[in-house]
Amino acid sequence: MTRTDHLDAPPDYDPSHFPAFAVTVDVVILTVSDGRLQVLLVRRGVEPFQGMWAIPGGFKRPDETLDEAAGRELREETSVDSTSVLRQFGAYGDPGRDPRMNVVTVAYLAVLPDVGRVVAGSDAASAALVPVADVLDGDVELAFDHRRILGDAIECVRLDLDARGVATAFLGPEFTLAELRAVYEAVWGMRLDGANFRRSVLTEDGWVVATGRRAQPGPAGGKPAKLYRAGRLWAQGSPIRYPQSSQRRKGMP
Amino acid sequence: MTRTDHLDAPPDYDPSHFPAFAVTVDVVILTVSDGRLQVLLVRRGVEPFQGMWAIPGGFKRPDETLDEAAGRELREETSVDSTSVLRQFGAYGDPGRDPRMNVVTVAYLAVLPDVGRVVAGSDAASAALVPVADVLDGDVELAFDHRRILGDAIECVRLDLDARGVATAFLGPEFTLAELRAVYEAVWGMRLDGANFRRSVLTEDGWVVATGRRAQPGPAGGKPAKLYRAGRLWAQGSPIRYPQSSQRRKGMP
DNA sequence: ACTGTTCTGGTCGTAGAGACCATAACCATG
DNA sequence: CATGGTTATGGTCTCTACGACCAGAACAGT
Repeated sequence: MTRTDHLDAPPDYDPSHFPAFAVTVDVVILTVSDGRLQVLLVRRGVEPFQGMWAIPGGFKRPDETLDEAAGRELREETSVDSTSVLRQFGAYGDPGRDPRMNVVTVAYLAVLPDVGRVVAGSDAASAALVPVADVLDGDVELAFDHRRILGDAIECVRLDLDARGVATAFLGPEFTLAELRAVYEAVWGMRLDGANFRRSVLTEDGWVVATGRRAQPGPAGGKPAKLYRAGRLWAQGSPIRYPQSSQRRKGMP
Repeated sequence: MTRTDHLDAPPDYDPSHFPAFAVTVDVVILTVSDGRLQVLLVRRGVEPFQGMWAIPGGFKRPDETLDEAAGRELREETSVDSTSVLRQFGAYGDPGRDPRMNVVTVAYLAVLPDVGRVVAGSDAASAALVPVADVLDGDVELAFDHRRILGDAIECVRLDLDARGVATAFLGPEFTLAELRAVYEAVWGMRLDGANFRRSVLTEDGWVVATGRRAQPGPAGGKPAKLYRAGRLWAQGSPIRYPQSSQRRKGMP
């Protein structure tokens, strides 16, 4: 293994003499709670940007893959131990994005039904769920270029909801159709008709399979909904397609 | 700026003591030629994997962004100087993917109408366009983990053709509808009906605008096609959606 | 029993996609 | 010049999918 120690003017293509970077992994942890899309943020305990909100992350180790590093960070921050929900969506390496040194970060997206206990990592003072709208509107400022990273993550999950079967990742093993619909509504920011949603999901079997059990009705009463679990077809996409822009929908704010 | 020189057992979260990586940028350059999707590959002139086909790339410099590094690599390899066609789609950092050292590479996708003169970079012996199918079928072997990277690139451009307006990037400023249709057919690997394609593109104006001129007919004759140029709507998506899997199409091989 | 809420099944109309045909425009031959 | 081959272009037809909307069913609370 060859390493360099110090070089400011890297010559081209000399494998024994290359610019050194730190590589970090940041994990955008999303969940739908209270009908809104929320992100797990940590309050930084060390400089730089001490005391500011940031996306959890850390250095990649030479003996682990990027996916493994992301899984490790997710495990450190939450009580979730699953690498299957992680999806890489971008890398960021602008000069000066970290005032200390040259850092290239690889950003991951984790979609979880429930964050469980949130744990502040070793470099974080505290951790909390924050509505994404508050960050994108500017009410909450983030450290580094993390606001841009979060913006890209949201766009990524919006597209994934259309092209990949990421909707069930927001939910537990059993869910009602209303809960599933709430995921689409929270991520896409629009209301969907319950009856039509139901039909789109149920017509072809393979998306959801009834489990026979029923859920507890909400505090406002109502007929208890059937419980379903995810079928095999979610690996290939989503039964609900994002409405094309030309669609005009009536009576929906 | 703080840098490390040598460390094999990195302690966590000590900003003055982090594992050092080399960061490279690889550019998957795609074009549609001869009705097939093709990729620009270089034959490596240096070890490791000397003499083997590879995706062009090089080291990122500390004073440039990742996008700029990708644009520089594209400029070195082709006669194209445009950063707008570049799109980042993945990062790869498995241990041992480069036998020399710890390398994290950020992969970019470049979709071009015409590669122009292909130029072998300083670490490459030669460069050539290779049909993508030949690589994915295993007829052509690639260095490093570049086959996996190319596979991800193809999946990315297939999705982009559905969700983003990347189709016109394969074409020059003026094109016929048959050429535009050939892009979809080459990337998606299916045949589309010419008349229906035409209607989908022309019904809403904003996708293509007629330029009044006509193209030269092909060697087999035929009515010369009208020439169009791309409209504004391509920034938001594509007028042709990828057919959902349930669609059954008749009479098309 | 009454009310309010949610779930659940249904109808209706329209927009769109695919299949298919007919014609126009051009080139290459004879 | 006629004729056939090839491609572009325009049109029609059918069937499906989706959105809008309605009505009843099944519960919880008062």
